[in-house]
Amino acid sequence: MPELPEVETVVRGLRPDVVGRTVTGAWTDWPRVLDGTPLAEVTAALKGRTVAGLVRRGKYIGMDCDGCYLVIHLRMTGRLYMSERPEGDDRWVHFSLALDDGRHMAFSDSRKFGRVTLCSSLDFLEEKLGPEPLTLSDADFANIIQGSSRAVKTFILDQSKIAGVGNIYADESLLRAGIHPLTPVNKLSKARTRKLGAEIRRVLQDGIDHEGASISWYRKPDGNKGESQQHFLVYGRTDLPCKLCGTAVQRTVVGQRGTHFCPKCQRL
DNA sequence: CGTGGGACCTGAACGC
DNA sequence: TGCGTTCAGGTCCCAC
Repeated sequence: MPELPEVETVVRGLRPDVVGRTVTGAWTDWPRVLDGTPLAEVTAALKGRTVAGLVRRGKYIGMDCDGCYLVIHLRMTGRLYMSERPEGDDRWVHFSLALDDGRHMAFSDSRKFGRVTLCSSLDFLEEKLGPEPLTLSDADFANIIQGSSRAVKTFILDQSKIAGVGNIYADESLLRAGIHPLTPVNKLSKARTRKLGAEIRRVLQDGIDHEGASISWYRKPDGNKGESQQHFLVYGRTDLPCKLCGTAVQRTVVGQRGTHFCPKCQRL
């Protein structure tokens, strides 16, 4: 599911409901979601602590619990929302955090890929993640990208290079930049590199403005769908006309990810 | 260093 | 209706 725009939308939607609240307990029906930490340990660490902030870094969500952190990754089908009940409002809730207003922050995840991790700081995210794309300058983007011979799509999906771009927004930004997904990064001119950086920022910001893409599982914390999927130009449009030029969109596989591109707008 | 395959999981969509 | 296959917004680990 969630790429940067979806995660950002979740964080913004949840913030007013959790920041300032005190944790009173935690619940799970599938302990593996806690990534090896026993529920009792999570509960003991968080109980009585006040939520000082909720932040996004790449596709990760960090809940600052005033001295320790709960780091949440939604992976493919994770959702977060407030519920009146610990077990949440759907059959796929596997973790929830009880707050002092009697409500629960529920983590629902049908595929069980998502994780909720207790940790003492967010430093490990800084070690593994590249910079945030939305605030990345042209010069810094050019610096990051130089030298690599990898396919450009594989490169921009690498979270250690740039944090937050996923399969949808990779395809969308490459179309808008007019770059074939298999183009080796070191074959991109300065101008096209700059264009790609600009289009990545643009598709991610548009995605946030449309509150994320609800293709299948993703929902905003209020339960409603995002609108971003209504604005895709190539993603999921195999055999349909490219929204820029009308040519039939093709589907291929790049780095084991389904990849949509326009053979006319994006020549190798 | 880089890539390909598989693992982790479940549900939806589609073909027969 | 039911069964089998394929695909899915992500990441990690291992072999080559």
